[in-house]
Amino acid sequence: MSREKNNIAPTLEDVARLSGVSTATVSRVLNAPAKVKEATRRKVQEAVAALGYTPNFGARALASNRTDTIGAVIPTMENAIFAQGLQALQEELAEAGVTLLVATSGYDAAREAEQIRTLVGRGVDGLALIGEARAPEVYDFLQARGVPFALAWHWRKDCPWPCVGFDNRAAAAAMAERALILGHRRIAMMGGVTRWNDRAAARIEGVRQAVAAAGGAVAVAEAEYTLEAATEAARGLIRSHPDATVILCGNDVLAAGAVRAAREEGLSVPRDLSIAGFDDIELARLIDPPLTTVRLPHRRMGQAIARLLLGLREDPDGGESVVFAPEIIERLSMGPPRA
Amino acid sequence: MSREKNNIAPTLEDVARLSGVSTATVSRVLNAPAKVKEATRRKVQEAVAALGYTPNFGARALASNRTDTIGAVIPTMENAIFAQGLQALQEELAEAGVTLLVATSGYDAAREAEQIRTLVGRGVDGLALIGEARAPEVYDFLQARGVPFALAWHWRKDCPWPCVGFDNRAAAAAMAERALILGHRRIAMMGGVTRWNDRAAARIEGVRQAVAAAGGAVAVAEAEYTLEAATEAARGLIRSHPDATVILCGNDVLAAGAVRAAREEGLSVPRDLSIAGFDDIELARLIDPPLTTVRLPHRRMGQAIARLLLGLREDPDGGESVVFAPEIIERLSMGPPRA
DNA sequence: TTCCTGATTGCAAGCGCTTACATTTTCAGT
DNA sequence: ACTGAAAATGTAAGCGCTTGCAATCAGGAA
Repeated sequence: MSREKNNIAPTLEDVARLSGVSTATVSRVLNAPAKVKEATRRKVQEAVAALGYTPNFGARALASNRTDTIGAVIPTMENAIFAQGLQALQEELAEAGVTLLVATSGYDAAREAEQIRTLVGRGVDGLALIGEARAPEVYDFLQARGVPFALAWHWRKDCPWPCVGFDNRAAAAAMAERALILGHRRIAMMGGVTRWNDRAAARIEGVRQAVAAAGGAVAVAEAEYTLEAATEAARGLIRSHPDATVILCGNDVLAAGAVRAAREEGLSVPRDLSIAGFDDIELARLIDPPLTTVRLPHRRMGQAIARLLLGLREDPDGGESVVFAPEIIERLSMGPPRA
Repeated sequence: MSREKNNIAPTLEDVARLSGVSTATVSRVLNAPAKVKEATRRKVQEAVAALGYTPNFGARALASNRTDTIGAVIPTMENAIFAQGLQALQEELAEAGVTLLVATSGYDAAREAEQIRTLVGRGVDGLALIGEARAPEVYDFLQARGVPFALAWHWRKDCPWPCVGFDNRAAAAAMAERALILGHRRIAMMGGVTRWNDRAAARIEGVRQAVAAAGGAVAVAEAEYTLEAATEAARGLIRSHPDATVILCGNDVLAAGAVRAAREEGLSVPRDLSIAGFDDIELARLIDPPLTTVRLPHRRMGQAIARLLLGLREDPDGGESVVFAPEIIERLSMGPPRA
């Protein structure tokens, strides 16, 4: 089976010749059909079909300075929430004839910056970025290049950039308040690694503030978003703070690790130790005990990002941030502290 | 159209002017540094850095007829195994300076064909497709366009296309044999929806054959890959086949649904009913009981796909398929049938 | 019928980069 | 110091498409 490149791909000119019009006209029927007389249009369309013509992407991009492509740089697709959001983003873009260029940073700032450069070099019409924490040069670069972008999974008052997300701090604070209401006073928090991850940092900060407002303090640990790291970090937290009655976690995977660690330490959840997650991924309701957690409409956020970015394409200044409200889902992993 | 960019990106010519060489030389230091004298190269690189130059993608694609872009059309990123594989694929590609264009089909053949056309129109240098089942016209189209592609998550003897994956049929058969060895005779199978999904079909077929070889027959149900659908389908299966002692599932989410349904029907897993999954996603070891399942190296498959596709770029005929061996992970959800 | 106007269509100049081919340097060998 | 071949660099012709502007056409008004 020989698979040599078929170099005779038809060009605009071939279509023009076959239909007896100029290339300009063919281009018009392709991009602005209304500007072409009905009869001509039909003729051209027939030629296009007959030749199986598809516009050359590079040429189109070069000439029109447009790619109908939008880029997204996320930490990793292995985190279910990003996978879900990205999926929705992609679907919504496809609807508009735009395709998605994906890159991942692995929660690494330098790699993220590099990927952003790559995508911008690819001529994306817009860029979806996660969170706000990144070097100022990156923002300078984006502005200098005039590439529209929006921050996702993040929102804060007075953020200078268009955001589509939610207030991580407030959401975490809400969960902490819930714990306080249940009677917890010795509260621990296991968050994600905060370096270059403002969402993780905001969640920890939210818990801290809420607890501080009630006159308490919280023991904090950070862990990477893997089950193993979470289990270990939770074990450390449990041992160093045996009096804690609840561990609030930065996401559901961390919470799953915490549950596991609690088990291993001979604690019953939530009787001896309450645990709360964040994100409400599928896992949350499937483990035992099912996790009390914070739910966010990840799919809807993905769609909103798509619409925002699509809009920014027409009007680079019209980016309206959109905020989503978190919802606390109460399941069985968090209860009142032991009497 | 008044769509002017705020700031013009620097061009090759700007770099050439600043470094006092011709555009050809600049192009060379970018694409074939070895052909340029050390001193000149350094000068040019400095200019590149000073200007923050990034090559214009469209122009490069047009002139060189290459895009350094590879496309992937997967059913959905919400399935953890695809997310994982895609992540690995993307990382490996990024390593080679290639970026990933992503599209999803939602397990729909027509949408898949459409997405394939779109990506090919985008000028991808290669395409990763999932499974083999698709209309012949799609393959014709791909060949006519001379776009290299590879089939992922799939492998069978004598497959006419390069594959990177595993033998779904054999893997499922292995699990069925394991069940037979444990003493199960009344075996049920809950697979994914088989229409246009040859992996799901192969898994069912594998179980069927293995059981048939042992002189038995298997009750089969299909369900979409969601917890709800799985729970419901499993419930139906349990009720219509109350004598079944094991349900082999087409993936772990289905298995999680089966476990849930068993619970609701008052059955203990695995005492009254054994359940096995497939894929070994994180979920598998976190639910109760942890799932006996089939593990595959999804990340390694993603990398292998990347390398295959990258290689196909140089030598369109050199695509060597690569097969991976499934591994049965025995956990607690499957045991001997009740005596 | 002739003229005028808006609707159509054609012309041709790029868009920024790669690359075959031409020209200039460099430098080992004599 | 001179010669010739290899190495380095420059020249310029596109790649296929979009689009501002000019040219042409259709059809009603005069």
